[in-house]
Amino acid sequence: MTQFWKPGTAKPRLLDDEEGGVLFYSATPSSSHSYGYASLENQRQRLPVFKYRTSILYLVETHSTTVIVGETGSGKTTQIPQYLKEAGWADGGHIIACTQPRRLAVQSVAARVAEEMGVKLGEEVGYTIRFEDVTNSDLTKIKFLTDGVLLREMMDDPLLSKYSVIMVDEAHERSLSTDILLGLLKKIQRRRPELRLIIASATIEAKSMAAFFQIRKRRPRLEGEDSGLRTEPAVLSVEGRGYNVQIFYVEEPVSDYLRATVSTVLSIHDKEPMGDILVFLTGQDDIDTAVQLITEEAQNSGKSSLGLIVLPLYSGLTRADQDLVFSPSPRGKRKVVISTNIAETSLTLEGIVYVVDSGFSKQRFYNPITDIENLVVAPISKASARQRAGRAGRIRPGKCYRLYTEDYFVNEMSSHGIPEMQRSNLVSSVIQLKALGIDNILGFDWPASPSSESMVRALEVLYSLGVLDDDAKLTSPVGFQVAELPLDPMISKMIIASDQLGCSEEIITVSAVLSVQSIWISVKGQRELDEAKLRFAAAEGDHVTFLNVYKGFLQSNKSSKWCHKNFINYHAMKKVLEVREQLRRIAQRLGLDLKSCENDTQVLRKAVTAGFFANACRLEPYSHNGMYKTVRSSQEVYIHPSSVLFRVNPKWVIYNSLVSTDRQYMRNVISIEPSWLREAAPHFYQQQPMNANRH
DNA sequence: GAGCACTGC
Repeated sequence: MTQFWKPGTAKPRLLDDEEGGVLFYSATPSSSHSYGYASLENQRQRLPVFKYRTSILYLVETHSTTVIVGETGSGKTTQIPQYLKEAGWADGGHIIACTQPRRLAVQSVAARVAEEMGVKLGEEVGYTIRFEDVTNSDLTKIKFLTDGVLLREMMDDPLLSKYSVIMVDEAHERSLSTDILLGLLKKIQRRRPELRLIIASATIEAKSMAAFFQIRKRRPRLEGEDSGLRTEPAVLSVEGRGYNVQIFYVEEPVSDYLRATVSTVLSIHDKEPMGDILVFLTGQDDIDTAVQLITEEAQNSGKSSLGLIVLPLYSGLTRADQDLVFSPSPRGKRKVVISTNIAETSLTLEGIVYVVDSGFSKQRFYNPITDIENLVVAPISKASARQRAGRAGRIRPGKCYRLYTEDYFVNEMSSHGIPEMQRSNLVSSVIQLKALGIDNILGFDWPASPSSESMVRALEVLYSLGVLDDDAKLTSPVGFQVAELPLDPMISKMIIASDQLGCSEEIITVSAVLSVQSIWISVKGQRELDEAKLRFAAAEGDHVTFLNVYKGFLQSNKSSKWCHKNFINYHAMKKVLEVREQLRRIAQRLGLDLKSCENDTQVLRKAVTAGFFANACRLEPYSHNGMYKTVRSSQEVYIHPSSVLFRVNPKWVIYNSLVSTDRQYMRNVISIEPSWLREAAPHFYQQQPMNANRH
């Protein structure tokens, strides 16, 4: 539907009305005086020649929603907020908000815009991310923030009345919070017709975005009646500055993409001019194997391969190891970075000229029937494939080698991935909407509707936690308290319960630890880590073990050396401190008493039970291999070998989460007494046969 | 005795 043109190379094409008001603009470096023609909906006349700035301002002025499509380097993220500010959209105490899905992007975009405008960051231009608010309520006119922060702001100001324009960037990524935000913004617009939305998207998803924001008229407009504002979204397409990337496909499907990766990398190194290579594989396992194979083969194949530096890249690496991939290649050497899709959107590597795309990534899928989230290797979408290829064209024309056939790309690959909304557990999203007063969750207008099964499951969980009442409304005060805490509702419920049990200090620490990836350093020789863990291990389980680590960390005066010595991730512990401080503040605001239970681990385990009673499991009688069954659905589960309770196998346990591989493993496990279950959740367990004394 | 794509509040 969209075509680009460059001045001098092609004539701008006036689109038919049916194609829906697409306005073209070219922002290539050569086109300092680009012109475009517009065809806006229901208007047959040609519009005046626009420059980028003029066209944006014109569209924002005349349309309630503008969808802007542009590839990397089109300047949409940094320039549009400045145009809007110049045009007076931040006058009268209003603020222009621009969201990004990631913290790092918020920080760097804000810094760039402040620099371009010659102002101090945190004054006229500021940003807000979790733990960091670099704005000034009197001065800030342009505010960058993560979409999650904007959602949180809605809890205090549901109509986002501070903002005159809201720009949602990277909307094509369809993250959970972006989709919720888009749904809510559409709703807000009905109450605030003066609010302007700009939806920015990298790939060509303009049509579905525009369709989503199309407001159906309740009645045909009367003759002569004119609100002056067009409710049909305008679409503007901007050409990016990326260099051309030549695409190569394999002729026959490959059976082993790891082997194919290795040979492709070696042949690029052999035949192509200098320039770094970026390889996309699925996970740590694949990547470590590929690094090893390429290194070995390069050594065997003689001196031509000596100039190869092979580096892995995934989020589990330590900071120092990740930093290696950012250092420029030494003269005469070629860097090969083997990465997960962390390099697709989260991190940008300079100097990449060649991309090797396996066509796969690990993706999360949620099964609402079993209530289990699975991580599986799955084919990527065309949108992802294009994004990966684009990574080769940042400094000069590049090449992308796809380890799948062109036929597969054209005919079988889906155009977009499944939105996160349709692959996730929705408990947190549902409670957030409830807190914003959206009563009819099943009828909520999502950009992509989740399945009714996962919606119903989420409502069930919230009901069982006592967060929703029989009318599916938030309970008071528990429901509202749980919604205020930026945590999984089961963890929030555990915190609320700890207030009455007198162990909130400890439970807040446990909650903070559970919200970081892992506090342990992952090392190759696992035995040392296990020995280190024994120093902190508690007979009650992992939660109490976390408390011991936290205490030790405080006693060491938060020392990084102490962490290193004990195989504890220092950066993770610093994040624990930050999260804990935020939770403590919110808990106090909610009127919770912060009390310590000293060493009474029984009340502590009761608090865990109050949040996680649904995850209770009983050891199978006569089980020799540590098989448990969940109380709720009699599913076969095992304690994960990383747990301190592995091989201890207490009769009754509660787990924090399940990971499924060949077996279902319980991670972060604590032992409980079965009688606590009915105490904590009588409504949930009244029908369940407990048989606590059977063995 | 086993394994963790990636964000975010």
